[in-house]
Amino acid sequence: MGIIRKTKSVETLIQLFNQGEEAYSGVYLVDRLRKKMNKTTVYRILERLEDEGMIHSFTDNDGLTWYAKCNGCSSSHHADLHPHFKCRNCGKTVCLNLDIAIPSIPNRKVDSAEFLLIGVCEKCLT
Amino acid sequence: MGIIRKTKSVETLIQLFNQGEEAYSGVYLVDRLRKKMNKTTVYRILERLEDEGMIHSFTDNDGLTWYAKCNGCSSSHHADLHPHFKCRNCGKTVCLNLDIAIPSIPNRKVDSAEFLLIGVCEKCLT
DNA sequence: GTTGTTATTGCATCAAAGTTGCATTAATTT
DNA sequence: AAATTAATGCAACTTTGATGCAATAACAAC
Repeated sequence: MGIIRKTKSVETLIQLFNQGEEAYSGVYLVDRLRKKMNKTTVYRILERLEDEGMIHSFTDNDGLTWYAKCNGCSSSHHADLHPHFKCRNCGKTVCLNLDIAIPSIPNRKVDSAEFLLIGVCEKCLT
Repeated sequence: MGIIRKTKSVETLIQLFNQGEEAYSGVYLVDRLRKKMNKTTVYRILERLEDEGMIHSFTDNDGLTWYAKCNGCSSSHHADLHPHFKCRNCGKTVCLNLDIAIPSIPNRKVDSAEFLLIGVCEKCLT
């Protein structure tokens, strides 16, 4: 599961994620890498990178899965509690470097949370 | 769009939602009402009820769409900022009556947010 | 460097959630 | 009661993502 061979496809994806805090949807990656690799390969590499703890994934308000580079999470600790911001104009989605206070709820155990903010990004505002 | 005829199917769904603060996934509703109406009908009624402001929808961490009765939102004001709680054991999902502080982010306009807490519910804890 | 092992890939096929077009049915209006 | 038109059912489709399997390519051992 955790064993990763450094194939060209893997390198390509890792490089992509190393270029910033931007998140990419599975659909976007499959399309962008269409000429370089099969869509099955894209999804499988994403799965492996997530298992490794190199990236994390989350779901947006349309039900699509997004992937971004983790900032300090490992294979054991994947509870990324930072929020994500999605621009409803251009679709660009990023990780936000913010701490969220997880409300404690009586009689329930909270393990993780997904917090997606939707709005308009800097570029689309002007 | 907003015009709703009180058909039997519509009544059935409204009754269901009036029974508490519980949320239901589209999939669940389609299956539960399988013998009473077509799946297309279920989805279309949900859409209309949401347009009306009678229910609201959100997306869970699996990409599924959930529906629940609004507590004070109308067709004009649909920004439900309350969080939702999903039990990862039994799947039961509810609206939480909590105010979330939406973090303000420099240079970005935030319109809405989805906040999903995942954990174990009261019943499954014991 | 060559060989052997096995992870990785591509391809075809499938699955689930949800949507669309269209003819039929049934609320509501007059 | 008739006319209007919203709502429904059905079939087919779209999209995202998963799976089985044979072929390929990393990497380890020699």
